[in-house]
Amino acid sequence: MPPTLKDVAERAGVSRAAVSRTFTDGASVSLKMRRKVEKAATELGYSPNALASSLTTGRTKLIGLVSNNFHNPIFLEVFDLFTRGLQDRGLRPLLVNLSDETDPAHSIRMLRQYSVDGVVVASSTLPPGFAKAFRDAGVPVVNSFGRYASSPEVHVVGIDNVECGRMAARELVRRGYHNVAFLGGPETATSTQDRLRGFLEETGLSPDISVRYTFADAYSFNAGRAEMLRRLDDTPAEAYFCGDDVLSIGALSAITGSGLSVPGDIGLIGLNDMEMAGWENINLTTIRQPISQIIDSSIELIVSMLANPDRYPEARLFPCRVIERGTLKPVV
Amino acid sequence: MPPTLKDVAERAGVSRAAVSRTFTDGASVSLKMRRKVEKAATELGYSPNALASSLTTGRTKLIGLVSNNFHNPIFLEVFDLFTRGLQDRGLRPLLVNLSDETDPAHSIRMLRQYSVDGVVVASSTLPPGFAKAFRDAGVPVVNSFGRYASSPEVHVVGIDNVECGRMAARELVRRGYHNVAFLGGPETATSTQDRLRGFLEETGLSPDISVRYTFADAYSFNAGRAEMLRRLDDTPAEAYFCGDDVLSIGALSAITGSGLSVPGDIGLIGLNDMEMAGWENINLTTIRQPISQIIDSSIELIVSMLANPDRYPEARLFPCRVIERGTLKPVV
DNA sequence: AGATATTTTGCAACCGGTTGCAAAACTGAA
DNA sequence: TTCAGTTTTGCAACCGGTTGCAAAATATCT
Repeated sequence: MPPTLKDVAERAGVSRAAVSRTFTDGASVSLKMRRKVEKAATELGYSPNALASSLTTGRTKLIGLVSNNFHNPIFLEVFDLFTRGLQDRGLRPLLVNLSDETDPAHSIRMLRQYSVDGVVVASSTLPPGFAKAFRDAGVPVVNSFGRYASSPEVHVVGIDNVECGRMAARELVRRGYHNVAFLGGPETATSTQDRLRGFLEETGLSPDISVRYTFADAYSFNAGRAEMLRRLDDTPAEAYFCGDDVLSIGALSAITGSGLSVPGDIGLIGLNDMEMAGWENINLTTIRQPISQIIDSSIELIVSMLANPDRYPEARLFPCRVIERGTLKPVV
Repeated sequence: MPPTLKDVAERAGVSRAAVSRTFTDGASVSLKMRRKVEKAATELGYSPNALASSLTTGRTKLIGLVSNNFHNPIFLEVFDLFTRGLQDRGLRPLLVNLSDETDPAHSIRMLRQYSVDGVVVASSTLPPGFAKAFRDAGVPVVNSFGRYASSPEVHVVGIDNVECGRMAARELVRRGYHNVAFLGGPETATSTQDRLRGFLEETGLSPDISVRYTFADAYSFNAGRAEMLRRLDDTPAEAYFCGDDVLSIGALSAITGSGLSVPGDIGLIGLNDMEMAGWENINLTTIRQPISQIIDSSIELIVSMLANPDRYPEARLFPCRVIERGTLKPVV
């Protein structure tokens, strides 16, 4: 139904190649020719079929954006930044929701069928081999928010979760808490594992600190709330490092809902610094993860892989810092 | 790089057509042939190129999912439901972020270049002609969360915003508020306009009710908070119907941040019933919009348009209802 | 003006599939 | 076995573009 190259060529009285050339930049066309073709094209309302051209050029400008975190508000920020960043570079995000998908092979096949130029896996809760499977299939991939590895198998852009665990521990110790705990995300998530490791490592340095840890089922409000309610049944710790902000907010809700106060009775520190953490009625002390840099860097990396697909896998880590708000007692 | 039809055909020692047929269902292939081809295909790791086939079939199974609401947490739920619903039907969402885009023509051109089979415009804050522009361009389109019109120009799936305005007004009156106000979203959004209209209409029926209204700049926490802070400088109303939940939460934050209490000093009712509204530390009384039905219905509609693109435009409206929580004073 | 260098253009093959059509291979019945 | 009817297969053209190559056109220089 929409006009094709041929239609334009006929109307302008030139060859199809000529029309093609006026629409691919860097091609050799005289001014006269360009004028003629453009006239015919606008008269017909022609615009080239990106998919057809992808057949010969081998480039679709499609980027798979795959994630399984559709219940964590921070991912709205993530999608916003990714989609805009990709669009700004003329790339199109093909969104893949892995929430109820177990088999990576399925998504890989699908993304290959659509000849995506690259894939961004934005998740820390997918199985570790997931991103690698794309690489093995020859698809350029970067794993945003993934696990740092000294000899990475795929490009990873994110933060040093172990260091974040240490940072949280230091902050709690500094404020004079002695009985602390980690309320993590899902135990299988690499981010949870790493944050726990750092937390234990650092608290282990002070002999007078007692530490516990448990895991929530997901990085979600309800999971955080449910897990904190279970902790409250028992003797809770003085302060919790929660796996991320949304878990913290769930925990916060459980605590205040039980008639206790934060930070009066229990202290909380989160991770991410999502927009909501700064809302006055939440006002969460948290560790800020620079998601905008992470995403910019991820996009830059995937773009560079379009030119050079075999670029050697690299890990890019961005520093985090504590954002002090109102959920920890003041430093003594 | 990935194997093609031709590779499979050669290895299996059959024609390319035969291979094509084994991968398109409904085509005539003998069992023997199918076996041979499938063997060669799996050995080579072949899977058909969806884009190449789209050239001849005219179907890409790509659906443009366009929105400009990337700061309203409810849209994470929206994206989750849309992406899963589309995936379940073998369709792929091509996400378009219109946040800083003014010219619909640009997105339309882009989506046509990618030959999307259809477009879902998920927004109530885009200019009214936006969705129609797709239709005019011959692209099947449904406008989810759009404005109801008695003779619609495009398919619209959503709620009756005017009725929601009335519903909010009735609820406030029923609870004995006399001095009420509407704190709307952006004035240009059709949803804002319609909710206001219903609200004024219904409050106008009771002569002893005084009404005011103002608008926030966006459907976002910060906009709601800022606008409510301005109201608090003056003499605030007894209760506010806020344009949506995220505005309500912003307003709530402004109120409690100013040392006033909800619902003690000021009552609030929102709209949407996003997940967060039910969080214990927010506990917002609100009007529930059935987004899951809206999205299911939108997808069903776009799917039916794939078969019959000229289906006569239709408006589908789903009923809303008040969800009572803790931000309005109890009925007297 | 003529000769040469450079740019512009069209031809035709190709990208990875699909599909109408007719030939080939089967099937069942006589 | 033969023959008509049905199913399966391959040929070749096509979908909407791109691109190497050589011919045509234009520019540059004596």
